[in-house]
Amino acid sequence: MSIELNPQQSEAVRATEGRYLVLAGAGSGKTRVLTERIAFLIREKKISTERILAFTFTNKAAAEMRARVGKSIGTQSPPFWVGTFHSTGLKILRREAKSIGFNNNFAIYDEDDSLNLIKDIVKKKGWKLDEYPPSILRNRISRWKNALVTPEEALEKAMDAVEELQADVYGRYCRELKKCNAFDFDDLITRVVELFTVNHRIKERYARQFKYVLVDEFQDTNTIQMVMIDMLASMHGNLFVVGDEDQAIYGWRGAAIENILHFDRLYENTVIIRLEENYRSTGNILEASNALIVNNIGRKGKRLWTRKEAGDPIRLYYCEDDGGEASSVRDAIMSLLRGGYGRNEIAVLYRTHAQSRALETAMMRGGLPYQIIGGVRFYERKEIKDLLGYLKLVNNPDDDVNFRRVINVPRRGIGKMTLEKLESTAGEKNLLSAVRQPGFMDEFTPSNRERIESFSKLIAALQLKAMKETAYEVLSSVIDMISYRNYLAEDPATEQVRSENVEELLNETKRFSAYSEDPSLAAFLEEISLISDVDSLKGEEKVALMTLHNSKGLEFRAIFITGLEEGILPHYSSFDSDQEMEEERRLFYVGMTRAKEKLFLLCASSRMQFGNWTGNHPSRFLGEIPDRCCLVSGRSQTVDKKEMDRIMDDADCPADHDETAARRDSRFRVGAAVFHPSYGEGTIKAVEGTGTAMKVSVNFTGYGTKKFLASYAPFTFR
DNA sequence: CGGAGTTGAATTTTT
DNA sequence: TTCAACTCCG
Repeated sequence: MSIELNPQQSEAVRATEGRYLVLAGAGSGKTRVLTERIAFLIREKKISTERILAFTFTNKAAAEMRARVGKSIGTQSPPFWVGTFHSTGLKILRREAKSIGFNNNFAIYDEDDSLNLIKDIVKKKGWKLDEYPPSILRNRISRWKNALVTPEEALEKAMDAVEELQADVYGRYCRELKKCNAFDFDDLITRVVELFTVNHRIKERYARQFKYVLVDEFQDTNTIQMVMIDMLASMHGNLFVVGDEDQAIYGWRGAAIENILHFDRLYENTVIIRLEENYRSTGNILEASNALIVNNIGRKGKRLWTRKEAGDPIRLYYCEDDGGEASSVRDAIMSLLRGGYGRNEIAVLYRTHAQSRALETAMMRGGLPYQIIGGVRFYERKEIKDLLGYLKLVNNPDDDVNFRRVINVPRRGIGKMTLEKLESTAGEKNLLSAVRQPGFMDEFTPSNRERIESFSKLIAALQLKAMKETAYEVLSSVIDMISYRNYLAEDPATEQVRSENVEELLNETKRFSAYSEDPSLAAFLEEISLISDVDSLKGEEKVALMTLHNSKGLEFRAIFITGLEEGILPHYSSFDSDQEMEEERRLFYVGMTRAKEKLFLLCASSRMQFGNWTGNHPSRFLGEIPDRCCLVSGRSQTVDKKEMDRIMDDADCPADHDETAARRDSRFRVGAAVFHPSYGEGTIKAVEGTGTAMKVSVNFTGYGTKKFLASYAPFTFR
């Protein structure tokens, strides 16, 4: 990248007052603009650091931004506000929790904790879990929260009996959270907005403080985040947002692309700046990316250009199966390494985590060190969640969810029946405090009484430790006191991996306790509560494997994108919606534009999915990439790209030789009642196509009509 | 209460 | 294929 800022970048850095929408193409130096702008505010405009607020997409990006600004102004760690929406919300709530009736040592429930809470509520209502899948309820509740709908309003607006029950669960869920003195993920943002709405004095205090508000990755903000931004920038009106509508890939999570498309309509006098010079990729990569993305309709439009040379052609590999694809990737990486590439300059991207398995196998066979970002995430592993459960309970004794989680881990002879009795006897009280109430345990048999009380004493001892010792010391004590290592040894098959993970967690707390200003348990729990996968990407000498979503914001000298097949990228779920199809295209675009020098695209004609083989056609997106940028190779030498495109065009025709069960299955008929694990009850409205191409349209209450490929949709019939 | 064994369901992406 | 949840028995 050039040292000097180009004219557009320079304008974006120096024009400080008012509203700015910066449309920054991939690799156009947007991070640099953001950091230079903040440095400019501090250095030239003499703005005091705590009056600047910046939002980033990950914690890692936040840390980087702070470090880069620090470097630019010559301060170690300048204390301006920078973080994700969630971590900023958390920071505000820690200070203000009292005014909305929470104790400020509240816990943060991750997805798993909330799901357990919902399961528990459903069970207590006597419902069968498979009739009311907790994940559906969680989604529904999350949507209500993000739309700022209270449980009471949800109940009023309920259209049918099912929605009434869901609203009822929503109400109970909120009350339980309050009782456990906990916030869930959504609360970290919605509660701030709620607080600001109810209490104008507090809102104004923050709005006055933040003279300058900056937002990175603006295309992936959702409606409520926009409300939060608007509130925080309401006093001074200096709002600077940077984004790229072509890189919006979180629509499925509620990101509102309208935020960026209509920003200038929302705020009069918005200045729009376009950054279109790409400093990252070579000519061929850029040309191919441009050619791909023009196929999308919903965009503001810009065309990236570069001074760089065309560089190497994009390599296209047609492979026989996923194993062949994986070994092609590995062999190509080996040759890059011989050519002087570092392992950490290479990344392999895929659409779904499930694709990583074949890649891992190939990497292991080739003795190639790799690192998976995401997958079964570290903090979601059973052994980690068990230990964190203890830590959370010690930190917040009202945490009933984690009380239930750990009371019988390792087994203490407190089973289902005893726990149920404990809960019903406790009534409205929190479990641990109930147990500690004089006389409460009289209801129980002596052996149960003994077991529960010793658990309570164990927690009490740990609580005492947590008051004066570091997170590391508390965790070590937990592991010793419950003989957790012996417990892991009971299952030799998993012992090694699990012990390694436990040691890793210990190392993590040790590092934290040594370097953090506040080494306490509470501080540690807060730190890890919002951690994401990319945050853990260290500069290690390993090839990185990750999903396309996880690659956002990163860059590598060489990029491999695998599984470029119809049904994988684009994914099946996007087939019936133009908007979702465009999001798939953007996802591919994000992946391609991560590459600085070399880009490898791979597809396989068959793939092991779920224990059986499926035949796949090459992705339609490959047909959108100009031939002149590409060099095609692969096992089927006789089949060139044009031929593949032709085959792909035929994909909609019924494959008469390949009649699947779906075709013969007369259950797929209009009017049939089906059940889908994510959308619940639905009715088939239309059936079209035959064989593997057979699609069914299903109408779900609350979700509208969705279209599925019959042979893949996880339906059950009623 | 806890373990072994069986059954059935699952794969889209995650702050 | 793999994993979680459920059932049944000691």
